[in-house]
Amino acid sequence: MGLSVSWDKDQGAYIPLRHHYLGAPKQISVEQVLNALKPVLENDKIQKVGHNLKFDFSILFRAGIHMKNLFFDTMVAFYCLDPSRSGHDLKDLASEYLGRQLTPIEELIPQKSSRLNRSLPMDQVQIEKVSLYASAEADCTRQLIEKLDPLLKEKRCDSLFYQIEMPLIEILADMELNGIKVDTVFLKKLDDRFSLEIHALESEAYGLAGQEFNLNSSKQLAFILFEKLKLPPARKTKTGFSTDEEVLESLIALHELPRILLKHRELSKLKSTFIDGLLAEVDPGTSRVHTSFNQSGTATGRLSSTNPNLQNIPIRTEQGRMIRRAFIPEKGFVLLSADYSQIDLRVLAHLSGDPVLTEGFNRGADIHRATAAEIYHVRLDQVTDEQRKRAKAINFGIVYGQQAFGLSQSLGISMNDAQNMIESYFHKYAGVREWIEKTKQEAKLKGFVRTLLGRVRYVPEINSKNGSMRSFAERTAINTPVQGTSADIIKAAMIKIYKHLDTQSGRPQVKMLLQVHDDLLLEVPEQHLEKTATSVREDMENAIRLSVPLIADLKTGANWADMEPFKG
DNA sequence: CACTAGTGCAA
DNA sequence: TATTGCACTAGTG
Repeated sequence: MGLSVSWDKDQGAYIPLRHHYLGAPKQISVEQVLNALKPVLENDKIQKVGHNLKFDFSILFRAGIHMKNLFFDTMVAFYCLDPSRSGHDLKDLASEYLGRQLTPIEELIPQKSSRLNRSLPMDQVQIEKVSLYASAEADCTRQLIEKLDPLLKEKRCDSLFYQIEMPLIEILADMELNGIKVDTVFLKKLDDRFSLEIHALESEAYGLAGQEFNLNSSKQLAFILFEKLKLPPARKTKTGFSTDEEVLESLIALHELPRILLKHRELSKLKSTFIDGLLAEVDPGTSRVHTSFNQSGTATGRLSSTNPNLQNIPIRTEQGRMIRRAFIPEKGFVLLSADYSQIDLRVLAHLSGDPVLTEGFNRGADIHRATAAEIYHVRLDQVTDEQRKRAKAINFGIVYGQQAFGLSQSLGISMNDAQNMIESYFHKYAGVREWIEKTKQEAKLKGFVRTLLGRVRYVPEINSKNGSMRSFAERTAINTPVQGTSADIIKAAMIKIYKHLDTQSGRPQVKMLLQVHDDLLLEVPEQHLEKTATSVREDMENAIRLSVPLIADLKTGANWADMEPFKG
């Protein structure tokens, strides 16, 4: 993601900002490029020399602009045409369309692409190469415009592309540039604490095993557990016996070692991935981490996040929450999180039109409790915690196409009980079952499914003779419209929110930091909290009109773990 | 160094 | 035999 500056030395400069490429394909003057760049560059290190623009590319990097992803916007266009193709495929596709090979920017610059934003300054040779690349990119993009626009219209993906994905590019670029502040001192202390405990657990494990071994090796661990200690193996993987969490849990009653291993697994995961991994990505100058959002990386329309992935920061266990606690606002700011309440189920209610589910949301019910009441035939106030828990598991499972076996596993109940629960569910929510059947049929007929805003996902395997492939395709055919529509909705919300942020000298004072699928994280000046929260809520709840209300839960706090509901 | 497998974190 | 992701470590060639 990012902004890119492009020009052509013969025809003059055109297309200064990526998100203008396809939206407004036209040539513009060098002066217009200069003007467009001013708010970004804040200085005059860019000159017009003859018909060329001349500037030191390192100032772009100093301004925090990442040069990545060739043909970014055309990739997004290809993505709208078929999101199941990976980014690499999209590059090849672009080459096909233009009938020649494209050179990835990574080959022009000797640093690793993921470290591009730290490679400053570039030398003169590199600048020349990047300049050449930028010209070529702009030219190829212009040629692709004519080919892609009619395809988008033909598939009725043009409004998704022009109204949602293109406006989103600038927002994601902004979020990447903002980054999020990390309390590195806190994180390092945590690192020391975890290291000590991990070491102690290792010693303990060696004692119980009667020898030293690599606790991180599932192969060595399987040998210790199932051959040396003769514990009963529960499951096999392709290469040997499984030692995953579920298996270890089942062995706790038989031996002391598994409990130690589980504790060790949790801590070493937290240390290696989330503490060490995160610290390695922090900008030492600002203490902020800048993730990359991939806008064309998922089959459903969701975003993904890399280097580091900030969409999977722990929250469930207390020690995991310690990691989240390290994410803090800048001095004078607070964090504001705004997450959609049960958006997938609301989307399911809307798509299926099921009257019971719809009614539940319309009267503002606790939907898991309501589901429990429906399937257990009890009054709302008679629902037990256990019943609510199971209803919640069903509600989630339905969206993924879960069947009796899976439900029985996740709840630890018999296949029979699970089957009965599912039957009761579909009995009460008959509209959901009908929608599932209708959606599968349509997918078999057309070979694809769509989200509410028209995003397409092809599911060719749905007519496969291979039963497990077909079942998998059926589950994606059900899951994609739900997950994908939720993604459409939050993208629409981000665009509304961003548009309403007050700006000062071109940049919003309120900073959008992260999107985690149904959750937005913003950094807000303390004195603007009230009005920002109000407008964020407004924009999220009115992002798209469904047959059920959309509800956003707002929370604020001085770190990402300890947040209090926003009153108002 | 590139790749796979196993594992586990999130929505 | 529940979807969508990314990344870590071990192990292989």
